[in-house]
Amino acid sequence: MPAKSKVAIAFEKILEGKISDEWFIILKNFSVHLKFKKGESIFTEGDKVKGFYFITSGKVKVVSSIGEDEERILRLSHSGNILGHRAISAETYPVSAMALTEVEATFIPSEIFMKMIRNNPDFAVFLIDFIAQDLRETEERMKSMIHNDVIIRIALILTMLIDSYGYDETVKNQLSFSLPRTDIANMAGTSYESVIRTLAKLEDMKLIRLDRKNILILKEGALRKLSQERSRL
Amino acid sequence: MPAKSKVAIAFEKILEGKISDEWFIILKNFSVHLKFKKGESIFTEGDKVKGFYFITSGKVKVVSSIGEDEERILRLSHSGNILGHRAISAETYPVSAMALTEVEATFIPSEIFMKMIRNNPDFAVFLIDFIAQDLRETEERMKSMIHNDVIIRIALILTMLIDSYGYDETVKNQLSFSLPRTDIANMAGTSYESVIRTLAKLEDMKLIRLDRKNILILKEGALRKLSQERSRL
DNA sequence: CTCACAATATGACGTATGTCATATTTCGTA
DNA sequence: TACGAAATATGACATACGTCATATTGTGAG
Repeated sequence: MPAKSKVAIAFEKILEGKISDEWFIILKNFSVHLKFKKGESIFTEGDKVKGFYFITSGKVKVVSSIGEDEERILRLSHSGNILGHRAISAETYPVSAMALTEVEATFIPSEIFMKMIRNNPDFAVFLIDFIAQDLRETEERMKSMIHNDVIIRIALILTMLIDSYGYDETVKNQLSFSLPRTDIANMAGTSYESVIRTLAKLEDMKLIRLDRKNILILKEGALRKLSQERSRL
Repeated sequence: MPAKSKVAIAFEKILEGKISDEWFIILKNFSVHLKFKKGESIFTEGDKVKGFYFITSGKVKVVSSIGEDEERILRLSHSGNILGHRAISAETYPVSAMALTEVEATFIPSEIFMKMIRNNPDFAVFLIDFIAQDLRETEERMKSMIHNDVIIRIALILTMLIDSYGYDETVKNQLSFSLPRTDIANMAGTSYESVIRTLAKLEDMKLIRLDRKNILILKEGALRKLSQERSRL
């Protein structure tokens, strides 16, 4: 599901058919529209949970911090996604969310969000679905990360970038957001240098092309196939 | 949370306070109590989703198959857990569940389960919570698997075995269920031989003791500490 | 009790890849 | 346009660990 890129989608769109008319009015009164600048923190691990966010535009990374200025990227989010759902009925956020681009989001306070679940069965099911899919994707990634060589893991991260953020609107084949090499390394569980070398190898294989920081996907099919292969064990 | 071992817990216990009295009666009529023998399949990847299971006794592994008689162990489940929730609103189960010991479970058909969610807000919230925790644990494991050396990963698997299945009732310090070395290897994303060597190393370090197939945990605290360490990157 | 088969264990060896050191290029800001 | 910082790139080297080969021990069926 390629993401919308520039145009913000209304969070009402996300909830269409999932909550009652009455609840749309309640949300109008209790939700807040927020903007975050690139690099800005949306919420931080350990912060008291105040509410939940519907991303309506932009790209977000969800990270878990490990010691001084070190982090593990857990997943990427984008318009249409919910943020903060892992923290449901927790005191504090277990992870942090950071804006990779300018981000727009609709904030809903916890109490309202919980009432919304309780009073809108369709929304409850939607949320269960959303988290369950999240879980399936995480398990899928874990499987690959645990048992495969670096090139396959990086191929998987690239396909995740395609799926999460899609292609650039103007430059053909170019990822709309080329994650920095350090972040790719982080997600693929490998070193920075290995990412450099492996991207170069993928370029040799004509699957991708590197243009400065930008990554062009030349053969998406072959890349996906590679990402599904199994190298070890 | 060490698991109950022999005594089956009533699934009513799990749902206490989460569904209405009326619904307890409905469930009495529509749920089925099932028994599975050790090694038996509870459901298989690709099977049409017929319903959901509450484990009331025994130990279960959830796996994803990859080609002929090869599998990846995704997680371990035990009494009090729900099985099949990843498949919510899916056509087929995305994973398989297998009994590691004799297992008792209460089966609830999909339609009933979905209605139960819609009609019991407390149950919906409970389920969202359950899946969200599942997700947090999976992410936690992924973090460790991706970035740490084998000994740390195996230490983590051992602590997961303590947490999921607890200690033996009769033999002090002995895991109530010592996963075969092949399964440990699978979960830790390493080779069988590395597991053997690493367990031997942990024995040298006096953290565990090996008695045939059985694993005794000598220093749980030190083991947990090791499992939290960070070796690479 | 014994025999066969499965599970556990150990050694030798090659390689993928992590680490360190150092260039080179790119990019934002003045 | 230039300059410094940040990002990207490349080489040399060390090592954790995967693979293969073989030995040893444990276990359940008859």
